[in-house]
Amino acid sequence: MTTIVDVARAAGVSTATVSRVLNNHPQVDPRLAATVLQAVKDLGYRPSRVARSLRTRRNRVWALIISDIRTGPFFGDVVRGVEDVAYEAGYSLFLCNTDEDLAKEASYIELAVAENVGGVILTPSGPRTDLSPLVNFGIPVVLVDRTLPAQQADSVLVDNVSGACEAVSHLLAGGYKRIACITGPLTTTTGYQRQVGYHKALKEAGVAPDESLVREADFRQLGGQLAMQELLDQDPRPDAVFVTNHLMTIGVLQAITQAKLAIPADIAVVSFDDMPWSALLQPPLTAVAQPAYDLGVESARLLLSRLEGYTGAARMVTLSPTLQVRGSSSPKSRVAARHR
Amino acid sequence: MTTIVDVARAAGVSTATVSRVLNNHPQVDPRLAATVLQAVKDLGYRPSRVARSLRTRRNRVWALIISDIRTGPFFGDVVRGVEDVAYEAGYSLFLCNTDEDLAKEASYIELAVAENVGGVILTPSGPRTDLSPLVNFGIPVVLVDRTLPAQQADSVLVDNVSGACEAVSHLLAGGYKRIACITGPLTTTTGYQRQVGYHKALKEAGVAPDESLVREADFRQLGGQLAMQELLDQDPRPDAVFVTNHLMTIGVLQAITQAKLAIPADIAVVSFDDMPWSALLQPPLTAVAQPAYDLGVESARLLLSRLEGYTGAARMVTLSPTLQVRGSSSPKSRVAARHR
DNA sequence: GCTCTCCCAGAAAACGATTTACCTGCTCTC
DNA sequence: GAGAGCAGGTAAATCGTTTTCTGGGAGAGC
Repeated sequence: MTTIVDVARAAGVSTATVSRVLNNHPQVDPRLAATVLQAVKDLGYRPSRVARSLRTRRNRVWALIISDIRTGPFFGDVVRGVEDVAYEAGYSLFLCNTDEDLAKEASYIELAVAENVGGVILTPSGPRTDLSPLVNFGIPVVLVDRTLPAQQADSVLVDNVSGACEAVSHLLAGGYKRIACITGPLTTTTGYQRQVGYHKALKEAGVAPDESLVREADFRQLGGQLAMQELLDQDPRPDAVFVTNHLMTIGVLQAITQAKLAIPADIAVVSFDDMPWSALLQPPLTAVAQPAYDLGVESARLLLSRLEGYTGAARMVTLSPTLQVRGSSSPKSRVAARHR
Repeated sequence: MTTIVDVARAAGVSTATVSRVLNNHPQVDPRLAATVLQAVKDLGYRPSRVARSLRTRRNRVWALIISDIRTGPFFGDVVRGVEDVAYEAGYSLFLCNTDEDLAKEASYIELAVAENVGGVILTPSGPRTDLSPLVNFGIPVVLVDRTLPAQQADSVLVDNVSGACEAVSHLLAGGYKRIACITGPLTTTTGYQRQVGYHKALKEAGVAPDESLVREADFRQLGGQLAMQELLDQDPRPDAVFVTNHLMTIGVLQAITQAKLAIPADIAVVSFDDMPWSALLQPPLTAVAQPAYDLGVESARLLLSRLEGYTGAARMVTLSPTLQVRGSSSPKSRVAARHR
């Protein structure tokens, strides 16, 4: 292990000079600098980021705390968005999966403090998430995808309401009348907001909401499947369904297949969360695509601005999802025509 | 920021005693220990992992260097496997995406050295990946999913040959005669091995290989699509295709749809890499499922064993994939019967 | 010619933990 | 009662940087 002392000795200067050269301090003789750089190269010296962090009291690392990287492509995209910006700015990332478990989340927050990270990007696992350890130590936090009641931090969100609203309006415009909605837990920001968007669209179209068509599920495949079965057993049956995340959509599609119903002739489907395979299904699935990568980029940018000295009030950035219209929600008239 | 000095002062002892209490050293009076722990709690003291790393010269962090977390669920699962073991053992993870870019990979390897990480788990981006900085600094490395010629490190691999062989044998058993194969770049371990498995299955069945049915593509969607179009233009056409990764499979399915051919009546499809949505396709897609999560777990275990002192020769662990048989490769006889 | 600035580089003090070496009582043995 | 042995504690060195403080030499102004 070669240290800055070895380099200093080899170049015949003090460690202070070596440090100054490596950190581009202006007041150092160019010829001396050249000698130092040569010594650095000869010895294959690499400064220890650990020692540097200790001395400067800031660590060029962020903690990225999300619920679970495996729940579809969403978080993977977010992670890449964050990483690309972080890499460019010279930061590296701790990846932390909480599985929505408050204890695990708290322990990762403790880790962030103990590692003295420069900043944290976090998807809070619920309203009881406790940011105080971070706040107390002056570590900037950016919330991504979900926010917290007190809003003690910058946040980057998807406009779930308008995304959901657009999806349901699209179904209404296609002539569908009895549009069901399978929501996530209404205690979560996303679950609540997407359900709000559903009702908003109905109201805007002057359609009276029928609460028997709304089912609260758990954002998981099985929950979606069960909710859909219940809906299909009703009489009269819904003629369309808006499913508020991709896992539940998988369950919904299975339930529809089991019931031997045709999409969209018997029931149209629109999903929140677009997947790479949505277009491969028969028929291709209409879905609300979230700007996941940009979510990551934007939160990294907010964090960077804090690290560069911005100290203003908490900011909230909202990105709009886009509706990808495909065959699973073809207008009713056209479907009927095809079947005639 | 409260330090160990504050705790020592509050408890009326020296910093050495505090350190010993926190690290469970045996020779310390239990009553004193209690006082210290109380002081720790009162002050909300959290030891700095940075300072600890500097002094002990080992960092409870690993670098996990993969190609791209977004290329399907594979790497997400690997990451979770690694993380779950790491978390249990008290390590945290740097996540590094290289995009198969040698320069980016090298810079992340430099990072690992500069951060003095305890170990590295790496998917080498190619045969020219240079582990020497890690080896020189005595940082243990585990290769996952791909290995390197010299095999300077432990590795955890999927048995690509037998997975591919099983897939093709399954097609042969189903009565398919002209089985095409779309491979990845043969310079990659996985690309090469899956192609070997294809030929092995043919040989075992006594079928003469027809090289006009083999296309080398790039593991990407467009490459798969183009290769499939070429294959479909041939006369006689293949009656089945084995596609060696999931991205190319998406392209293949699109090509088949465009050509208005039916699966499996006109052409059967088997894919390497099972996806959560494979079963949702019409017909459901037969695929070779990789034990991605276990790959992560196993590599983390190998790394742990090195950190616990194991110094033996490089080990190689091979995990077997499993064939998920679904409708896209139904036996030819049964398909014919149905169409009759 | 003398002092007053600059400017550049070195010596040494941090940063916050762990760990080595040493010191103090105390018990036990002969 | 003296010496050995030991348990339990402290002071200080250490990890590898950055940064403050200090000092020497050169140039400028009077």
